[in-house]
Amino acid sequence: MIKQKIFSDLKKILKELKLKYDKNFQIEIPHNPEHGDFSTNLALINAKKNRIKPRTMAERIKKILIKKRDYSKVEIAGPGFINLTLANGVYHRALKKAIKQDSRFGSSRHGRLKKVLLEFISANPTGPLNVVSARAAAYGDSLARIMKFVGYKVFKEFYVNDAGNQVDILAESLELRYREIHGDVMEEFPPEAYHGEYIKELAHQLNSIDGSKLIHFTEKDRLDRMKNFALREIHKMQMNSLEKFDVEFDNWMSEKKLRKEGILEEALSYLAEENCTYEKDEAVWFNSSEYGDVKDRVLIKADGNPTYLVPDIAYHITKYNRGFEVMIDVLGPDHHAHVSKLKAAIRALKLDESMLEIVYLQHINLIQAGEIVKMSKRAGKIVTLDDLVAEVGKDAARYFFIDRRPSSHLDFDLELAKKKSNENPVYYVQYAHARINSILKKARKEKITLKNFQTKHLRKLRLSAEISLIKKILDLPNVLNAAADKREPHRLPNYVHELAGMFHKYYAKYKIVSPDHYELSQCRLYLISAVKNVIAISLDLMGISAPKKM
RNA sequence: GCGCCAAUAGCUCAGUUGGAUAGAGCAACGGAUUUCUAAUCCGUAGGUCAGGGGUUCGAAUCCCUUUUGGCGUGCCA
Repeated sequence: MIKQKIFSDLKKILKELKLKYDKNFQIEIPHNPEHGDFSTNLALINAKKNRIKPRTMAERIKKILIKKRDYSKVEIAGPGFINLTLANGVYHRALKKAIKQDSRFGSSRHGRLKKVLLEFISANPTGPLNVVSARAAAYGDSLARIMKFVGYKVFKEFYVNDAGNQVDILAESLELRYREIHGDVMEEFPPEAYHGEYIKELAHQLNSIDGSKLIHFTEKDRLDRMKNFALREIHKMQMNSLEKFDVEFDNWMSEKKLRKEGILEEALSYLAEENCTYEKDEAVWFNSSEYGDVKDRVLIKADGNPTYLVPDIAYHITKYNRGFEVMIDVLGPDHHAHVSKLKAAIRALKLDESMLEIVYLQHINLIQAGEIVKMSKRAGKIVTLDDLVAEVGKDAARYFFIDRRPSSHLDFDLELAKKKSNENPVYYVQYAHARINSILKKARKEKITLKNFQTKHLRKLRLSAEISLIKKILDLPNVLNAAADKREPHRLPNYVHELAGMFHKYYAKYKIVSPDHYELSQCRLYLISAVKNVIAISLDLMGISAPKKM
């Protein structure tokens, strides 16, 4: 908001002075407060164009700028930075606007209603969601919330691999457990089968419905029944887990359904039309190496079944056909190879590759008592999303997952997340919110309210702590825009943690409610209400509760 | 071998896209509570931004290279 104002002020001056300039000069907030509220490299970048020294150029701009009421201080520093300090009134007016917007503060049309398909988690429907999915869930959902808030049109989709090899193995695993119930005990459970306890539970559930009658079915019918039952139950299980995690999808895209619609064949025929396929060793290949892949890939196996690549290409074609402008795939780090194949296909089909963005979430380690918790899917020893939520709570889990850059590995300290103490950053932020609530309560008790507040009194807010807080509040829209555009929701917890810190310090140093200074108290209440509002908005966008009391 | 990702304080991580003296939290040490919530605050200490080279007014950030770690490199998904 303010930055834009400065930007246009500067441009006006440049035109007035008939100076040449490149529009992409920057206005930024310096680390060092002595360098003013804002700083621009305008003269540094554009001096050459005008054949003068940066400092000379800066001086000329300064002369005009300093006459304006909104700028209380203009300084030239270093090689030619222009450091600007704004008058408090600028901040007071901006604060007023922010308060007016209430819970919509920070929202905008920034994304221009761009249609975005955000695919995340897309875990196999062969078991409960694990912690890897949990990171994806927190990341994807928060990103979606933020993007929507700043004006993107986001459609959240979960791709369900409910067809193919893995699902067959699932059915067979269930069958083995079912047979166990009926006395057919194996010496050793096959290593490739799913070992988790949940398969046993499913077998018991199935048995309580169907009893022993499945034994007399033909093998195909029995396995079909097993498969459908398992898929339905596991799907319910996953949806349930996500619901508890406050994650909702607009669509669960079933691979089985896609296959029924014949789009696999369609995809294959498109590739064939582009002369991208050939036969070798009784298999059908895709000449993906012509399109940037390291080698060619098999599309149809010698046994006549498609590889997983085919439905995936087909699925992505549907993404293009459904009219999205941006498609974001959130994937684990073990999908690099997968992406090079997929991108090869997209190139081959002459689809716009730049519309497809891949975000890789790096692995996470769970840390317990200083040790990495070892997990093995095969042995059924995994920590599930449900376990995690039960253990540390939704709020802490989501916070910890979003708090890290997507591309960085994440060590999730279970004990830290559980601690209800100052070591835990989640509570630090929530506590600030709760604390403000209690101050507001106290103010009501003292009969100090904002009902008859006249904003002209805002000039009483002139402590540097107060102006800094206002600046921080006003930064929310920028943080959200950047988080959305960069697909980096971690910027939000970072930001709100800093805001909470500034508030806690302010609180410790200054009395907010003091009946002897009625108007000043009002001003401060006004200010901390805005802080509270920003914290509430931020937490909501992270899917974390904002408690009134702790 | 090749490809992708990473390396910043003892630990976990930020670093506003190339800006000025690299920041938080935790852990360590010392302090603050008859108070609007101490789940808080104040102070001390902690760094060859993995190493080297390059690009320029200016590099943790961009390029090259070396080292270390994770992952990938299936007619598995």
